[in-house]
Amino acid sequence: MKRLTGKDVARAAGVSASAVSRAFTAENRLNKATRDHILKVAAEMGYRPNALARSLIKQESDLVAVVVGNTDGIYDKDFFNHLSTALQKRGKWALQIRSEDQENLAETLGKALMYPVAAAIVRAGTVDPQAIENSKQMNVPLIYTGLGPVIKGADCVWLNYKSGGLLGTRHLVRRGCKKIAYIGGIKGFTADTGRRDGYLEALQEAGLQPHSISQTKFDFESGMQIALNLLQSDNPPDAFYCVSDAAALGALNAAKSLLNLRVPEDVAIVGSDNMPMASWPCFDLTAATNPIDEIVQNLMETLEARLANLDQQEMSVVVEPQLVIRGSA
Amino acid sequence: MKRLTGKDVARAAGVSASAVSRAFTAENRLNKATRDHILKVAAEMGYRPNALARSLIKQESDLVAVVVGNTDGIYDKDFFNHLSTALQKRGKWALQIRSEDQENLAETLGKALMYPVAAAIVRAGTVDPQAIENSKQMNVPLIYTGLGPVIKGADCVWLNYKSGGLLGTRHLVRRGCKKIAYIGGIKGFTADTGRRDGYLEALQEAGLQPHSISQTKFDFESGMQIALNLLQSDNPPDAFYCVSDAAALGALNAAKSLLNLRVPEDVAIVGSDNMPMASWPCFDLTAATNPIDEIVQNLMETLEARLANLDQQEMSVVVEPQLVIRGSA
DNA sequence: CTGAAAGCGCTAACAC
DNA sequence: GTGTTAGCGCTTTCAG
Repeated sequence: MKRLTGKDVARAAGVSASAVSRAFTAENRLNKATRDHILKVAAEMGYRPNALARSLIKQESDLVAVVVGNTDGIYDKDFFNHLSTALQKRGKWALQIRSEDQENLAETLGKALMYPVAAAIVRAGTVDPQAIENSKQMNVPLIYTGLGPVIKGADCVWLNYKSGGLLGTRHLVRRGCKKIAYIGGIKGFTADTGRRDGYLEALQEAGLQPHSISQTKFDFESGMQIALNLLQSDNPPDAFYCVSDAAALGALNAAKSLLNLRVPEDVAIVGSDNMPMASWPCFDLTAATNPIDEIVQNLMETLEARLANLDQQEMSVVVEPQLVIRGSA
Repeated sequence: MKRLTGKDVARAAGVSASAVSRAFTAENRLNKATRDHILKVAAEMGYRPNALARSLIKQESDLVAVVVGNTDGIYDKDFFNHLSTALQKRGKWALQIRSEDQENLAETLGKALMYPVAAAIVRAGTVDPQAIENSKQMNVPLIYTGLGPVIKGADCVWLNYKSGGLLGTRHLVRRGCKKIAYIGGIKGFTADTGRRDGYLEALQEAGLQPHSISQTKFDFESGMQIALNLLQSDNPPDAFYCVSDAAALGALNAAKSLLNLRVPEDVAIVGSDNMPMASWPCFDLTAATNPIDEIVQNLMETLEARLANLDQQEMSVVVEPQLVIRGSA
């Protein structure tokens, strides 16, 4: 059994195929009576034009590839939800593309580009030159998010990570913390590099030495484990600046629930992202924001600007984090 | 500037368009040398067949619509991530379709069905007859999840919600709780109705009366607010059975962080879902599972069975929750 | 083993 | 204002 076609509707309505087509495309003028009649018949039969066939002839598409690198993160999940919703509000449909490991991203994107997407929005920790090459060959604009400040061959909307590191660490310094540990993310990821730079610069301003620099997968478990080890060591830190809210919540759990320490008295904790969860009473986490709404809004504007003019130069938008002070530091 | 076509590759490789097509479709036999040559040229040019055009002629599609009702829930976000990943592993691509309010679901789905999807997987709190009608007209199989036991005109994979309510409430009874409050979800949603039925039955078994029955949006904030009100009332409950982990965590926050009560000594709390977060030390939540892996696995099997035989009767798979006992009850 | 030709469902240019 | 025709990029008979 096959899908209903415009021809079927034309036959049922006693008109030509083009009349049916015209009834479903706003611009083409058609006698109101005929249009109404066609739409009525079509509705009865449950007909809708095939978007693929339309896309084929119009040489344009309402699909936008949304490429997801590593989404174990709680923040990422939230982010993609907002992004998909925003796209749909603008008449675009999100085609989800996942790549478990960063390495396969280009390959996976390549496969997905068999579908004629208007653009691809990529959230990843690092830039993949092969992915950019692929998308260029397919003539599909690529928009990175979470990376910056400038990407050769792609647009980007990025968070000023360094500024987040500065804001968070300066706040800890102002509180009087002397032994501030950095709980970082995956090596090489811009989110990690940038925040660490900010952390180091803030320490330098204050004439302090880094207490320690650790690596996580931006997640809760490794944040908790690292904090646990550090707090039980001979020389425990008096504060943590964390590369993500998830890692910060892990550290908070290690301190409060596992070691019965007081936060912020015994150890102060600052996160990065300011997810909704950060404001839960049991956490009450001080954090530098990574504002989803603002980033998604900028992504939509970048997307529209890019689709309006495919040939203009790379665009780059920077979003500035702000420090939200709560009870944890 | 337009997308590269098979014809372009044919010209560059000195062969016909059909040869190029054959090189990219496994079944068709082609001289190995010719195939290799064509694939080499195509790779150099960055050509990939247009999936839309292919879909048009083959009358089949690798797209699966993933319909998202209300996804503010932390659980739902996790669920959709797993679902998209599972689809992609099976060579399908998830086309995300969002509907803010339950009412517009049918309309939104209708629009999305302009794309020729192989099937649509819908996660919603209630069944929408109009959506089922739409998908039937478009000849697209519909698979519901989170709803059951049987849906006329659609397949479903559902959780035995009632069993979760029974398990959780019986556990509270066994602990010796006498004033067990039910923190429920949105009225009319199967997840709420089923769990409440289980809650009521377990109380009846024990000869207890319900302490109170409240309604949330399955979320943290309303769970917290309701628990706060109940615990500060003249007749506070000694236990909460909650319709979701999110609501349970809200209740836990109200009890521990806002009111300084001891959990489980002063008030015991049981959740439903057993999200990863439930095992965080600060929560240590006892909960009936809503196992994402198992549900997604069953969805994939149902999808494959349905695609293999479009005409067979409605299928229904039930997943049984299990009680995971931790410190909160 | 390969090329020419027809056609998937739709829209746009061209007739009338 | 409406129908006829050509063609989007691809796959698949059908010839050769």
